[in-house]
Amino acid sequence: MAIFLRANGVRSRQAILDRALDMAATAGLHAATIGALSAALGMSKSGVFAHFGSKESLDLAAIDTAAERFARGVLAPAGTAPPGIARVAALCEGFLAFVTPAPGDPARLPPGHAAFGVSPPPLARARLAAWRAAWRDALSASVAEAIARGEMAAASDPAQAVFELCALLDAAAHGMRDEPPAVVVTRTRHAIDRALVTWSGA
Amino acid sequence: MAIFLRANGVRSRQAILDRALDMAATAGLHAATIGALSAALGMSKSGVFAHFGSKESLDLAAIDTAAERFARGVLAPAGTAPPGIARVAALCEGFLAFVTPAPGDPARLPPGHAAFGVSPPPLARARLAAWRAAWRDALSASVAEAIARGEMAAASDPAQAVFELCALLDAAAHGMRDEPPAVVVTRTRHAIDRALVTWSGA
DNA sequence: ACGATAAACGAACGTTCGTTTATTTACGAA
DNA sequence: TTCGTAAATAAACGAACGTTCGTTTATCGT
Repeated sequence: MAIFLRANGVRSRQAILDRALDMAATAGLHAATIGALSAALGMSKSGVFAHFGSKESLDLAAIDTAAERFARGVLAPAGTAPPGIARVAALCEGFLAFVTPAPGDPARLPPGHAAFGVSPPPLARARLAAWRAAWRDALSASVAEAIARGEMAAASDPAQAVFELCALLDAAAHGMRDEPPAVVVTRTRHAIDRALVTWSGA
Repeated sequence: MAIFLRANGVRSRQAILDRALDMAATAGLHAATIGALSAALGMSKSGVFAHFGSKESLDLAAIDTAAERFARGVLAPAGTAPPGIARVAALCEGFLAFVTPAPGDPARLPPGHAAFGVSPPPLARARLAAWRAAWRDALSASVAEAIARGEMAAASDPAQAVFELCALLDAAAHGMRDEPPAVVVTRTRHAIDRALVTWSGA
């Protein structure tokens, strides 16, 4: 006895998650209210609610959707770059492209950003922390590879490099709101380039 | 006919703002609810409310209080440091000390941090943005001084330096929640030192 | 001592939150 | 075509939000 899903249903669910991510990216996950979502989509509160069964479940689904998009849009493409410094740069460039909004669109935040989930329910908090850890691990692994290949100084501390890269990238994601994305991207690229050069030289 | 204020009143008001800043530092300004504040202080909602007249007014007062503490604890001391690179370093060290929580206490956020005010009402948003601009201006002025004194490369872009410093400091403020403050402070100092050395040398 | 008033209270207002229940619509399998 | 059920609905729930109101308490200047 299989479970039957109608095309209409999965389409609605995706539409809800799309909107939820839009709202979360600009005003935080807690702003993706069931009432606000239903109003934005022209459907009833209970109709939205029925797809997830609880607000926390909706939050988790939204986080997972964002994580999946990030994986498809950033992690997977960077995986095709040659290992080492090139892959570190690819990860950073992918992150920047991910958080750069299309002209006229609101800025997009990665899951795990400070403003994405603000004091979320416990399960959502855990999942966001897990995402952050995975993202840092991806960066850290690439940095370690670069060190192993001699492209970065052997004395470099991957955790230190990841801290600095994440700081710059998160600042870029948040800075897209006040300043033109092009300016933010340029500044971030400049900072990362300087860091990579320093690490490879010393 | 003067306006009479009783000692009890100003003490209560300060206690409310203290609590509000505690809550805002851990869960954002919107979590400093009038109901939560009244419960935490053992007084009635209307008692809390009467001190400010509106939630937005309370938010503004909390922001101003945080800004004032930051000015007293960071900006003023740094003003006594010799102008130039030393003052830039003093501002960064002051910021780090400001956001480093006392052992056992929750981490403290500067006003203007991404997680401090999340989608605040318009007036609060404006005041937070103004604070951020003033903080960057303070940093920028010190960087410009350092350049003028030849302690930083003449080709340096103050805006670029401020962007990188703010990125590191904001990451530090946010990182205090998950990692031991000592580790975060060490990493941040290391990153800032490297940046300052690079800027002074090239 | 007394009246003025700052400070706090208690109760209710309307709104929105997440959630539950019962009911209707409409698609997919038979 | 018919039937089961996914999908969406309307209506209502308790709780919490910010806010208003009238009242009480306790302090201060006169």
